[in-house]
Amino acid sequence: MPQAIVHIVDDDASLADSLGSLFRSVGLQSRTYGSTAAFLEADLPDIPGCLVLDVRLPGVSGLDFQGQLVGLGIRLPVVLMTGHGDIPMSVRGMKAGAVDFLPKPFRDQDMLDAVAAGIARDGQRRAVEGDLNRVKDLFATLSPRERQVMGLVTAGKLNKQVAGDLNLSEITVKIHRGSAMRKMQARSLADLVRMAETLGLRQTA
Amino acid sequence: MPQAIVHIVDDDASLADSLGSLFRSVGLQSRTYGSTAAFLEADLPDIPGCLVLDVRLPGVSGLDFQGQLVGLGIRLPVVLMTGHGDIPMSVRGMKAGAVDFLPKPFRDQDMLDAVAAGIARDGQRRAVEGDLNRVKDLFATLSPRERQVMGLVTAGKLNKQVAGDLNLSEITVKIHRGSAMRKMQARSLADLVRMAETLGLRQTA
DNA sequence: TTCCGTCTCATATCTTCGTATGGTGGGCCT
DNA sequence: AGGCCCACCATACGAAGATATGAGACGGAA
Repeated sequence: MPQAIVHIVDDDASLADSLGSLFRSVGLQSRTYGSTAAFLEADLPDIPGCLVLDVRLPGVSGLDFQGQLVGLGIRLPVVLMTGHGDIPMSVRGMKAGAVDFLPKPFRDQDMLDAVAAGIARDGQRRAVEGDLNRVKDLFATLSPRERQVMGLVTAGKLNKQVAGDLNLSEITVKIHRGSAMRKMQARSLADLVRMAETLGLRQTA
Repeated sequence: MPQAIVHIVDDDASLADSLGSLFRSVGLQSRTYGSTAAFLEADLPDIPGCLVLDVRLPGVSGLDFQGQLVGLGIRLPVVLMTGHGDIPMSVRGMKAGAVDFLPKPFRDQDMLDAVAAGIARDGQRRAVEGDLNRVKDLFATLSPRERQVMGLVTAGKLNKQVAGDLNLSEITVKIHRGSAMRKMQARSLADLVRMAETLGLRQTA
């Protein structure tokens, strides 16, 4: 991983510092936040990352915060840690998608492994999401008709059939089809079908 | 869910029985096994199901057994339960894909919820796997050449290009292409592309 | 040996696709 | 009013695809 960042949210400054040192020792950037609010106000760099979160925080529970993040569209993988945890707590965290749940005290290596897994997961997500966004952006440039035609064409219909379904002449369909191909930067119908698949396009009619 | 079955693996017969009653009370079939070996010897019915597994078993640990199941290709969702567990144990179980991890004593409702989630997950998996197997079976009927041609065609190549890549005449490519379409029961190129996607076909050359 | 499937190719015909050229009309923004 | 995008359609031509007919070669199974 060329660049990655670890976000540490913990009200215990000394622990946060020692975690920061630990990550630095393996070449990982890190930032620390004393509260969930501080984390939410910060700007997140656009590189793979991971959030190390103490479950016991002043105010909000780390588990609740984990849920909030999902609601806010922040998909950063979370490593939970806690001094006083129990099984239901850990299970809840894991069900909510946490990468790991580490009771304190934990071994440095366990934390590093967890964070590495989280960063890897974020890298994966970014790659997939990047592809999706590229396709979405292209799709956004299509006119309504072009989208319709693309949907029907990628459903396997012939130009003639598309024309019938939309009450158009076949010529017009060809034009929209051509525009869609050009705008989507698809070099073949197979390409276009895959993009439609990525977009979840399901236009049977 | 029209039909589903819960498999209970526990050496404590009385607990197994009471679990069986619990599941029966909500209309769920169940079978109990006194050991992991007994479970492995049994025939699993071909309906959605869920495995309720005690972590502490004579001989093998439930967690190890969970790993074995994956190796054996048994993808039944697992609900873990234990009388003497700790956080690392629960985290390990959840990481390995368990639906839930319930410390004893647990509330009946928690167990029912977990099992319901497991069965739902298994239903999903079965649906997806069913589609995949259907496509795989069709693909298995293709001759080597037909597969090759299908790969290249679904990669977006023209018949002419496929012919060049494989040192064939374009006519021959068309024939293989037609056979592939027929055998795969694809009614359009779009269909074929999606099947290739399902199969993970990635033939750039 | 005969039969069958596979692989190969040719000729021929028809359909479908891609695209260019050219034109009409509507809506929107400046 | 002019410019621009969208949507629509026609004619026309060449490329590509689908299919049928016919045919030779190989190898395995009955």
